[in-house]
Amino acid sequence: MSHAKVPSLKDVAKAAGVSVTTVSRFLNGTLKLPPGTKKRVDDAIRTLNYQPNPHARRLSRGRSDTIGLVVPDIANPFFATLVAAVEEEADRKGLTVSLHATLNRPGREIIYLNLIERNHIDGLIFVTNHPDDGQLAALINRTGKVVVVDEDVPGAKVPKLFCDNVAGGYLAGCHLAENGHRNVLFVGESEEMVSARRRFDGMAQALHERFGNEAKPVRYSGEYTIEHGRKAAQRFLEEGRPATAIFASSDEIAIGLIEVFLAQNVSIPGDVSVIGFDDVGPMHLFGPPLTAVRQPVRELGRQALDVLLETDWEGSEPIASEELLPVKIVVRQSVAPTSTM
Amino acid sequence: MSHAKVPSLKDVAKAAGVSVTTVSRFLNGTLKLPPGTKKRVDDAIRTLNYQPNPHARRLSRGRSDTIGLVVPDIANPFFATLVAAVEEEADRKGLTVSLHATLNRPGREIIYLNLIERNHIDGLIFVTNHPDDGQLAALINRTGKVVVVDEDVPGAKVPKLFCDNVAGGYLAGCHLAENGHRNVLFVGESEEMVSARRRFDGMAQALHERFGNEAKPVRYSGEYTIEHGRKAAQRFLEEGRPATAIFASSDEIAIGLIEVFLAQNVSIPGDVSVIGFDDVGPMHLFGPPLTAVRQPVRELGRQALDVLLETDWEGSEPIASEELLPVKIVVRQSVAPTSTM
DNA sequence: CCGCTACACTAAACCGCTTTACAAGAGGCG
DNA sequence: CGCCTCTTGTAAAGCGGTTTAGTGTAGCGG
Repeated sequence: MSHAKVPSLKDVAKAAGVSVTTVSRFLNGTLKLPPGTKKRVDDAIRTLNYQPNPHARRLSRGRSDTIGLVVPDIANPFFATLVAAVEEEADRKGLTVSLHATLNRPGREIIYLNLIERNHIDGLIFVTNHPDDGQLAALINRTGKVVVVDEDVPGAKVPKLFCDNVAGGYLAGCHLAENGHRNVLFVGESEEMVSARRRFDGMAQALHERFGNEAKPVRYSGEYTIEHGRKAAQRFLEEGRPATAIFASSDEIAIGLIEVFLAQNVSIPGDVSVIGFDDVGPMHLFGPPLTAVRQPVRELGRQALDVLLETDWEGSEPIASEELLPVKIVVRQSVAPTSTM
Repeated sequence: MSHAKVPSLKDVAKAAGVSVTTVSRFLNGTLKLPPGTKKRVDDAIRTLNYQPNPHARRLSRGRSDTIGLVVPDIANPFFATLVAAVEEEADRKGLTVSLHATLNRPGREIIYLNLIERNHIDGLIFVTNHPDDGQLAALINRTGKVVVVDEDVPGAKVPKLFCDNVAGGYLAGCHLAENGHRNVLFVGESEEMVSARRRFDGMAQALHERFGNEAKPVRYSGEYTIEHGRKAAQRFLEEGRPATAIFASSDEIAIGLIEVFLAQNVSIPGDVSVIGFDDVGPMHLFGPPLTAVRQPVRELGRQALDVLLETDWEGSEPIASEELLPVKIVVRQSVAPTSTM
């Protein structure tokens, strides 16, 4: 708890017998020093154990070497993994990450976006999970320095990074189709969400390719939560099981679904097949192990940071781009052929 | 991408026809203004949409309204939940959290602790997961403003917050004992870790209370990882199943264990009973649903921040304290009576 | 009318670093 | 020798706030 004053640039300068400018410029590489002086400065820094004050640095440079990361909910394993990947990459690059969860609190996203304009942070990796009325997109276009990840914000003209949702849906659809399922229920997020639409469309396409008009994809829309999964399962049961298979658009939804089926003694895949999406939790240990489409979450995080840093934000033209990361299907035991039913 | 300069205090002062001091002090509550002046200032702030520059503020106040949070691994659901709780609470209090993962990289913890001394952050919530040779404790005692959470750093004289590990172990031991298990294998972290020792001791005590010298608690020590769980399961099998029940000291360990048992067709709880610790993942959906001791993770995070903020760090005496949060057992279906074996 | 207190507000230093503009001396060269 | 260009620095002005130490005026009791 010692209050020994931390050394400042001035102290170093004094100890080395040069001016603060010299030390500062030397440290920032804008000044080459002859060996003698260099040694004196180096020694002074070492003996004083000097480290620059980050606040002063940020103030005078006008940037913070900090990037913001806003996600809906950190405790959700999908986002947790994303956060971990971003933090890891940021740390490697000497950046700090300032973490923010929106937790469905309206207006939060706007607040955090504002951090950019205020020079609080140098850039933002943005993950949303609900429809935008255009306000968000407009704000993003105004501030720039944002990369949108995982879920689209339509109209935002910035780099975007998603997993290949239609391919994911298609993969799920194919697997289901191969097992004879033509009536499949998609339980996912609101139809306003681009990712949900794409997953559904991918699946529907696979089904149509196989069964033509016999294919009957339907959907229950809601949120990406466990609760939505539970409600969907109940509705599914109440409506007399209007499908032989269910495509759950997130781990959370699958969890809610399975919880209810377990409680109601609805057998998976005996009574209904289930296929999931995300596959970040320990779905392989579920009873039964869950077949799911796996998202490359860490990759998403790593690349998001890369894109943020590599983009030249100074150009006057907005840089819209969209990169899709490949997904794959992990077949386990929650999907069975219809014939066994 | 507009570069409209953000308004500064000076702009507000000019617009309101007062000095910067007045505005600053008004905003910080150290100056009451008569209605007329107040209105002019308020109006100026509103029309300019002024917000203070956080970097300037931090520099001149010498603190950052940012707290650090260092955890071993953000992607781990246990820590993710902890992080979420801390962030949520911090946000509520107007604080920013600066997140850091150590990922078993040696020296990282030291680096992050240094952030305090450099006034980078105002305080630190510290979660470690490996033994300390005393270096960490010494550093913590020097810097202060740290609260140690989840796992002890022996010798650090700061507030500490753990779940009640001996009670947790005891709960597990009782449940196992009630089911007739006297030979139980504890798979957990290194014996140097206080938490692991306490859990083991709690369990051993319960076993002894029931079976006296017949009780045979043994242990495999390692890390808290999935990999350690896998290895433990293999060793358990190779050694001829030296116990009728296993107490896994973390979700991760349980996952590794179960993975192997599943692959080797070792039935839980038919061939071996398993009880877990943490219970933050979806252990209730495992095949079979896992009985486990539940840690109050969110509570741990929330209270950690409270303790950090409420502690008076200015006193010259270090403030050592240790608070234990209650745990509970969640009985599901992975523990069976020995008689069924 | 004087001295005092209260009020309303301000000038200027300071936080620690970056950066621009400039200077003194050394060496090269014609 | 005089001029020019490096090399090796430096002084000082910010960055945008906070804070200390006052200042000027009004009102009031005596």
